[in-house]
Amino acid sequence: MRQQEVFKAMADPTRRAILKRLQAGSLTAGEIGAAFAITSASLSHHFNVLKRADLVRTERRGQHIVYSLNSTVFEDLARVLLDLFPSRNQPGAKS
Amino acid sequence: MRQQEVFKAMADPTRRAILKRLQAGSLTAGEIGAAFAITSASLSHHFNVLKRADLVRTERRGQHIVYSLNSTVFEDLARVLLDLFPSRNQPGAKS
DNA sequence: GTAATAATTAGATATCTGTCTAATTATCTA
DNA sequence: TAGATAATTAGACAGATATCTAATTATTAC
Repeated sequence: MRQQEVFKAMADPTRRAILKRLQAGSLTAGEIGAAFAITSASLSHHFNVLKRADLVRTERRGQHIVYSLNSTVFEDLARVLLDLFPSRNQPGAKS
Repeated sequence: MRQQEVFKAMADPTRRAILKRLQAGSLTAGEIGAAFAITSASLSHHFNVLKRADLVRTERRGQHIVYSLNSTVFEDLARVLLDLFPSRNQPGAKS
């Protein structure tokens, strides 16, 4: 996991909202964009950030690009956070 | 939890390193700063961001300010992330 | 009170980032 | 091939942010 890229990606509310929408299943760029009051160019910028962080995967379907969550990165991220718990610090755990 | 503040706070590598150091227990500002090649003024800036996000708590001890983790926020944050899992989506869960 | 130490705040600055408009690429259909 | 639609890329720009130096506040020790 590219930790820095992932944290940066999660730091923007629009991107978190995009991820939330993808929770229910894959969506095209247009379908996602319909929910936001920004241009498709700005949307593309956010998609790029999410892709660089490997939080989403893409697949072209005709004219459309379909986006879907890559849930393994969320797992990794959650693990990193839980790892910061002082109480649950396990001696042998890899940091 | 101030979600936006927390995510922003976590997006900087220096701040994540500060949190990591606090995992082992409370430390004074000076003790934390010894590990970083930035000025104490810059460190104070990072402390402020972490405090605003409620990720750390402070207490004055004489001349020193002692910092410690507020682990409940990490719990909340991890929960938010796990909540984004498509598979583990629980119907009744509060988002 | 004065000096020394710890830490913060104030103010400046360079870089990063989210947004926009305009132009470009890719695909579909007639 | 031409036109329409979907999406991205290029380039500009305003606002946010990480850093610095200098000044200030808080505490301790003499």
